[in-house]
Amino acid sequence: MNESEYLKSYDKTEFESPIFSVDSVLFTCHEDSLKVLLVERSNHPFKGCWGLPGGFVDLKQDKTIEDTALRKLKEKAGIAPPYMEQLISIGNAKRDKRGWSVTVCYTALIAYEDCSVHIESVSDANWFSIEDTHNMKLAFDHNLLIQEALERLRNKALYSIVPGYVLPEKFTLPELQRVHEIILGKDIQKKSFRRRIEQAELLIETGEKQASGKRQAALYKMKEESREYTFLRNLEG
Amino acid sequence: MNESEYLKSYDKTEFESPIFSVDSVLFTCHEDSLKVLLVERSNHPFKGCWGLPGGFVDLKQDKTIEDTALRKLKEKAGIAPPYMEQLISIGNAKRDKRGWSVTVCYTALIAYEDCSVHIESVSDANWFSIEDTHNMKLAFDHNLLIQEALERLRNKALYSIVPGYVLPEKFTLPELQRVHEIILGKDIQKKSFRRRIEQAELLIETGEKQASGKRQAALYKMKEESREYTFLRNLEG
DNA sequence: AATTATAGTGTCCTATTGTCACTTATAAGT
DNA sequence: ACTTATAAGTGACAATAGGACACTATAATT
Repeated sequence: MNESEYLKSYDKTEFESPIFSVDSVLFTCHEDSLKVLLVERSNHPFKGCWGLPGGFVDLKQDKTIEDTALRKLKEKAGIAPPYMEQLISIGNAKRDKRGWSVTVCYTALIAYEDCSVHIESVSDANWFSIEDTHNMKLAFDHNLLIQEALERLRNKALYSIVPGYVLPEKFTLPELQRVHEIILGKDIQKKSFRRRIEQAELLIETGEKQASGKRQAALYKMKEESREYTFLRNLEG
Repeated sequence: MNESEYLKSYDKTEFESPIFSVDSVLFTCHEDSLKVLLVERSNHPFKGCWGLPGGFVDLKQDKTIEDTALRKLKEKAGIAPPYMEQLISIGNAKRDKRGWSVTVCYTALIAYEDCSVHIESVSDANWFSIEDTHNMKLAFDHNLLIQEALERLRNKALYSIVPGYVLPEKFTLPELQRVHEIILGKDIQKKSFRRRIEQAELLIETGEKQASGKRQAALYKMKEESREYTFLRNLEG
C-alpha cells in the first residue's frame, strides 16, 4: 500500500483518542494585585464552577492550537493579549470525568485597561486575585495550572521584563518595578532594577512624561526584543 | 440535565478532534558528540523515514501522557531514562497529512552505556549525531522538535547540571564538564565550573576514584535536588 | 627516578547586583 | 512666590560570583 492509498483508507476514529482542549491563564495587574481571568462554566462538567478560559479546537477555524487559545481569549477578554507563551500540557485518565483528556495550557499577559470594558460587559468572565483562587475549587485541574503559570511568571520576573506586558503600551519604570514586586511578593532595589534595564537597552523612551504623582516619571515602550531577552544574572529570589 | 445524565449522554466522537500523539527527544553523549535517538518508521505516513520515538496514547495502559512517552522510549531504548521533562506541544492543521494533529514532546536524557546493548539489538532504532540530523529530512516536524530540544538543553547547560543525566550514575567532574562543553559547543573554565558545583553542593562524592587517565578523578553522584537546581548566574553564553 | 598528562587549587581581575544616601522635579499648601 | 512633602532618578561603594591563568598534586609510563 502506498501513502495515498493509506491516507484514503485511514480512519482516525478507529483508535480511541483522548479528549483534547486548550486553556489559558491570562494574568493582569490591577490595584497592586495580580489577577487571573476566570470564566463561569455554563455546561457540564463543573457546570457553575469557575475555570480557565479555553475549549476545544475548531478544526475548520483554527490553524494552530495557539489560534484556539487566542479565539477563546478574545471571546472573553475582547482582544488578543500582547504576550502569550505555551506553559505546559497535562494529560491523564482522571482529570475529566468524560474520559482520558489532554489540555495544552498557555500563559498570557494583558493590560487591565485594555480589556476592562469588555470583561465588565460579559457576565460570565471576571478577574480574580491570585490569592483568592487558592481558596476556590476551580474546574478540572485549573488550580494546578494557575499554580504552574504563577511559578513561571515569578521566574520571568527574576530574569526578564516580560511581566511588563501586564501594563499598557506606555508605562513608567516605577510602574514596571511595582509589577515585578507584586509578582515576586517582595521589594526590589530601585537602582538594581533600573540599571539592568538600562544596560540591556530593553526599553524605548517615548520622551513623554506621566502627569501624576509628584515628580513625573518618564514613559517607556517595550522593545520587541524584550520579549525574548533574559538577563545573565537573576535578581535574587 | 444533571451531571450524571450529561455524562451518560456524552459522546466524545460527536465533535471532530485532532489526532493526538506523544514524542520524545532522547539525548545522550558518546565519543565527544551529542546524540539523539531516532526510529525508522515502519508505517505511513513517512514510511521508511527516520523520526522521533513516540506514538499514540493507549487509553487502557497509559495513566498519563508521560506514561505514553516512557512506554515508547522503553520499547526502543530498553529502560526508562533518569531524566525526562516536557518540552513543548505543537498542534496544527498541516503537520500530519492524516489531518489536524497535536503532539506533546518530551526531552529525555540517558547514559549511552545504559541502553547501547538494547539499541544495538533493535534494528529500527539508532543514535544520530545532532549535526547529522540537520541534514536529514525527518518525519513530520521532528527536525523542529529536535531544534527546540537542543535550545532547551543548551540553556540547561548554562544554569544547571541537568546535562549530567547523559552520564552513568557515577561520573567525574571532568566528564561532566566535557558534556557541558559538547552541548554548548565551547570550552568552559575548569575553575568556574567546579566552583559553582561545589558551592551549591549539587553532587555527592562517592569516595571512589576513576581508574583511567593519569591522575585519577573523584567519582560523584547526582543529588536528587540537582534535577531542579538553577544557578543564580549563568555561565556566559 | 624522571616524565608527562590530567586532576584539582590559589589568586587576582572583572562584571553585576545590593545598599543606601543623595539630588532633582513637581504638586500642593502657606 | 516660597516652602514642604513626596516620588523619580543618580552616585558611590561593598559584596558576590564568574573569568583567566598559573600553580600544585597524583597516577601511569618510561
